[in-house]
Amino acid sequence: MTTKERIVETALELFSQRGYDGVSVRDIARAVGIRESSLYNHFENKRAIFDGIVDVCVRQSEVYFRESALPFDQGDDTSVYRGIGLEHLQELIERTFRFFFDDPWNARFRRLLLVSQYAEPRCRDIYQQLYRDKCIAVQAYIFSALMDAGEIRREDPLAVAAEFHGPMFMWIHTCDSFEEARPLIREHVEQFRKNYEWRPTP
Amino acid sequence: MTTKERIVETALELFSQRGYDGVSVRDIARAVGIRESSLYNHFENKRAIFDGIVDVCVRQSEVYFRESALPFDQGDDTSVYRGIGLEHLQELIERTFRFFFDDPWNARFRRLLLVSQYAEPRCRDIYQQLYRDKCIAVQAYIFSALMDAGEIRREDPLAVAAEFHGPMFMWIHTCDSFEEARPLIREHVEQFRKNYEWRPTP
DNA sequence: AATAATATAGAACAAACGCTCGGAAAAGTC
DNA sequence: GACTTTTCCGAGCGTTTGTTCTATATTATT
Repeated sequence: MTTKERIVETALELFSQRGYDGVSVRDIARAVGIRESSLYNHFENKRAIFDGIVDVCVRQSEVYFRESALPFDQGDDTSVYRGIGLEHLQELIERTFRFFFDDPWNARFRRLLLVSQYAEPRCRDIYQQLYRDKCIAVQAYIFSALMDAGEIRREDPLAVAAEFHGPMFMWIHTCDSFEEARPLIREHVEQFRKNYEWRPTP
Repeated sequence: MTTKERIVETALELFSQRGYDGVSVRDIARAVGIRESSLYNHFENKRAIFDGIVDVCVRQSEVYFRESALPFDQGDDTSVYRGIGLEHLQELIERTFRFFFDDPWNARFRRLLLVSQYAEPRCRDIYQQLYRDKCIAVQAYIFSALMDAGEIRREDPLAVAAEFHGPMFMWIHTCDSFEEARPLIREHVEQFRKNYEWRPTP
């Protein structure tokens, strides 16, 4: 790993805990194991380190959404999820949730955006897109497929996705560990299943 | 309004935007309209200002929960909400939501806790209690009453409350104005009503 | 092996930081 | 009106901040 990469990784860890102003250039240098003057060989100034972190993480999240989540922006073809059933939802959600919660880069980046969002408009934008809009869009896509498959009752997919993602959002933001969140997520998926699974009209 | 109160109010505004380390004592003094040395007649040091804000706001929120919300910790008597029906939920929720969103003290305090939660364990605790646990407890109380009244189907009230509060939590944290959030809240309450309102077994 | 390019360290800078102090002004008490 | 208490201000304290500079190491290229 190059020094520049180590700086980014270390600074992300620090910024995500104490915020931009709570971390000094000397703090970062000490944590990396070099002197602060050496930092300036890799970044123009402190601000550039912060911006560099955001750039890297945004790029990573784009890769995630393109590869691991869905091609939900490639038209309305829901065939990717044709074989999906409600019984797969629990596992699918737990995997996604684990990524957002436990992946070291993503968990730190989420905290970074969270604590920076009111000081930095760009962070607010990314935060809203990444942890609300994109998540809801992906889930709306899945629910659309589930509706087509007759697994859940037909409703506005975006509204259903918002109902689903709301509690997820809350547990992601207020639980201290994945273990604490897991049973709550399970209960949520269970409630959701009861509420939306298709039943023949009486 | 005393100078001390003006300091607290001003510092809350600043801290909630830029965080503890992002605001200097001189910033606060300038915004209040006095010199920084005069600040030290009212507070021992910068940390005491921050702690003073938290104390004041915690006290205010306790008053709110005791007076405006519910005596939900006074036993299991749900008679306060005996007359409530599902048709009142929309209005009740919108009023509560508006308080959390628009009340200048509460909105700023929420941001303050949010941006400070990873640097200050106390803020993390208060944040979890205030915007998750207490809200869910209050709502569980209301839903308990609605179940007793046969308005919604019987389920674990805490689980139902979590389902209800999740989307609220999300919109509170990611919407930029009450006007932006209002239609989303309405849709949420509508979905919730469809999902939980009592129907005679076929 | 010589040369060029890059990374590092140490010293130093001005500016901003939290904070203290002594004296002037204001407010409250008798 | 004299006295005490509180509040304010300006100057200044030592420290930390972000950043620059120069000399020395390390690495890459020829």
